[in-house]
Amino acid sequence: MRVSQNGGAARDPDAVARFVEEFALLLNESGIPRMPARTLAALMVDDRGRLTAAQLAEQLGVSPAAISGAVRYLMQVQLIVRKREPGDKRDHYSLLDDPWYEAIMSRDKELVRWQSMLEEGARAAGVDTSAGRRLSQARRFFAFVHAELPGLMDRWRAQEQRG
Amino acid sequence: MRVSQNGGAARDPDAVARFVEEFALLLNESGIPRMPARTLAALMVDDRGRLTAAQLAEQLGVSPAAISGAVRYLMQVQLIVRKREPGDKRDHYSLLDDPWYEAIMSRDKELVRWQSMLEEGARAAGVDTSAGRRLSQARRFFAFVHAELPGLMDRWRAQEQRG
DNA sequence: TTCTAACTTCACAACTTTGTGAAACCAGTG
DNA sequence: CACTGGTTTCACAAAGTTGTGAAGTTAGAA
Repeated sequence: MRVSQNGGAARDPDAVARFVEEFALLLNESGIPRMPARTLAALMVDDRGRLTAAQLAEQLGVSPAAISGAVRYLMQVQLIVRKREPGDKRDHYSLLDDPWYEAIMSRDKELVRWQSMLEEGARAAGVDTSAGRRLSQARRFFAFVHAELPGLMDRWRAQEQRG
Repeated sequence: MRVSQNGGAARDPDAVARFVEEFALLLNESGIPRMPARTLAALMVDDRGRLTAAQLAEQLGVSPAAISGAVRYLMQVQLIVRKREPGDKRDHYSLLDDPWYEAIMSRDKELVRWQSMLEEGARAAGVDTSAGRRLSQARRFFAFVHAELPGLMDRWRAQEQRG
């Protein structure tokens, strides 16, 4: 009976289930709705990073309907994909190949919306006002981050290849 | 009557109010609760970046109780500060000097929590498992971003001084 | 000290989100 | 085509969030 000395290769199901719920809370705090967050966390702890809807429902202890809504959201924000093998009746939901890269890029696309809204806000407040200048600076900040992202990801990749 | 040709210094109150609500929705999508998001947006469009609780309540059309809860949250996550002048009965709530810098740093502190949780998750899944390795990589990713932040902020500052 | 402006806390109604079970739909198999 | 496994949609109850009004607390001024 493997109790808690999980220093090796063995998976500790209780600890894993706990991690899923706790990590899902973090994801939820970042704006991902509850069920999608739990679903994403469940995929992350799966060895192949892919599960069927029925497996997700079983592992998370929820109904198939809840999974249906969750995966719809995660596909919409491009954090997972749906696949089906020929001859198989079941959908498989998978993490992307480089999930964090995709998550960052997906969030970056979202920040384009922020930028245009900040531009509108600056105009509304008056471009020569202090508030207008503050909003313009915020816009420039996000544009700056946007420009820095490719380099950042390149450096990340280089580091991972090296280590 | 200034209608909509807001190309100059003049503030368009209707457009500003609209911006506040729309920008607050974006902030809310990022995980900031509704009322704190609206409150932060209201501070951002104020010329001095500071307002009293009563002013916030008036501008957002809500009760003082709602402002009380909102500013408590924003102070807790270190997005605003409370100040009071000697002899004044009123609290003033202010944006920080460099709000986006502070927001990023505040979020970075939060990501330390993510890192330790991912480490636990990797251990729970088994360090030699595919899932364990995926979670470890995620942890390394956040550590990498953490290490890159000072450089990023330096470059941002340099760009703003230059231009 | 009294007065009261300014803000906070509390109980709770209203609204939103969440996830269910049942029904409906889709698609693979024989 | 019929059958049914697998998933989605829908109506809705339950749980959670939000913001209010009233009461309570704090602190500045006289």
